[in-house]
Amino acid sequence: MESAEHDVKMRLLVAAKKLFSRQGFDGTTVRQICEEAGANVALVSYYFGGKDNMYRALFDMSFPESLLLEGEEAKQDPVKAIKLLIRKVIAYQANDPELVRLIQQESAQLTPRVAIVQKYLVPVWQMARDILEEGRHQGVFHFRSLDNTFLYVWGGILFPRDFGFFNPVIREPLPSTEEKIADVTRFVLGALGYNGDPEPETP
Amino acid sequence: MESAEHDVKMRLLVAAKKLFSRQGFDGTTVRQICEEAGANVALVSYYFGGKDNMYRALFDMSFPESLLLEGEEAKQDPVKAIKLLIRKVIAYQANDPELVRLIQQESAQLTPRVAIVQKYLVPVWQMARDILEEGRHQGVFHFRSLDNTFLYVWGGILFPRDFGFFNPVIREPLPSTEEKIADVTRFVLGALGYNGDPEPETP
DNA sequence: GTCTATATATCGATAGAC
DNA sequence: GTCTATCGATATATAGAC
Repeated sequence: MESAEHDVKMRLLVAAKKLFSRQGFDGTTVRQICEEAGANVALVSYYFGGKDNMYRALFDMSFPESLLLEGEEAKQDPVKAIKLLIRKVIAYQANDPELVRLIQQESAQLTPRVAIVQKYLVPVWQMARDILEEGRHQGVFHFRSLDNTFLYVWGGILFPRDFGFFNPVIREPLPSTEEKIADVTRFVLGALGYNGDPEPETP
Repeated sequence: MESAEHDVKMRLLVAAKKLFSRQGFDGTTVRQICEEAGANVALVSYYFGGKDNMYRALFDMSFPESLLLEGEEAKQDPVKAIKLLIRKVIAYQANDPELVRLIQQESAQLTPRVAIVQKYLVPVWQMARDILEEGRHQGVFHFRSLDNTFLYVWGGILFPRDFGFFNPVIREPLPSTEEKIADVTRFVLGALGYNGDPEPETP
């Protein structure tokens, strides 16, 4: 049955994403993944050809490539474009926080998996840089270094928020996605020296 | 000889920090650490009582606790205080990027080591929050949520810059520490809606 | 397609010689 | 204090039965 195969494959990927995001790739065993998925230990090799290939399959399944890169034509209006990018990234983060953790884990290491993550992220990074550069060209954004500004803006959008690490000092109830979008939009536009309306792009 | 013991112990810690920061804790073996340190495999257990305890000893050795928490009295001038904190964190980052990577790795996972990292970071986080709150109270910083603002500011200060992950899109030569301090200071003060002089705190 | 059983390697840790 | 040798546990991966 094809749907049964699909089920097990998908269950394995979902289990792997969950465990990798919590324990890291090296901190997670194939046995744990199979147990979490309710599948036999041999099926990771059978379906994916090993633990490493499973990680690649996980990104192929999860990464919201088309969502992030669509509407690139809006780049002519850099303020609108950066607001839209912030909205899309923050909203996706709320729906799939595990993938964001995987990205952050690899961003702090030099593993053989970095290239897999970069393959998906480079086009998005490039789009963000283009928006910033166009904004500077139009005189609405003000900054010295494009590299440094890109790193700061991207870090601000992506930095962990609900991951438990900061729980000891966090006091307020978790903000809604719309509140997060509004706050980050104001932060980023403020950091970019934008003098206009810092209201977030409407959904 | 006490200096000899100190040498080996220190060499092991330096090797562990190097390898953990590149490969992660779980991705690094005791054997690799000892080889890197030019020491025998048995000495990790002998000196530290195992790999886990070694991680704790590493933070005890490395974390710049007093550097970050000194001069807390300057909190009365929140602009000056946040500028000083930015300077200290960025400068320390430039001197010891490996420790920052360790922190980022754990911030993206839920490992038994998180508590060790938090023990050292919570006082610094609390200081940063106090500065932001005092700034809002004095009317020089403008933001809605203290939690969200703290996370954004801290993320902006700490986000990786020279870690290789972003190399595919980075074009400019690496900025000097003073340039990084100046840029991040402007970003953060801009994000906080500060209307005064965004010049960084002088060294 | 899914299972058990196992091959093979490597892990962290330590006993005991020196 | 440092070494070799090795223990026991556990890792990934796969051969072969069903």
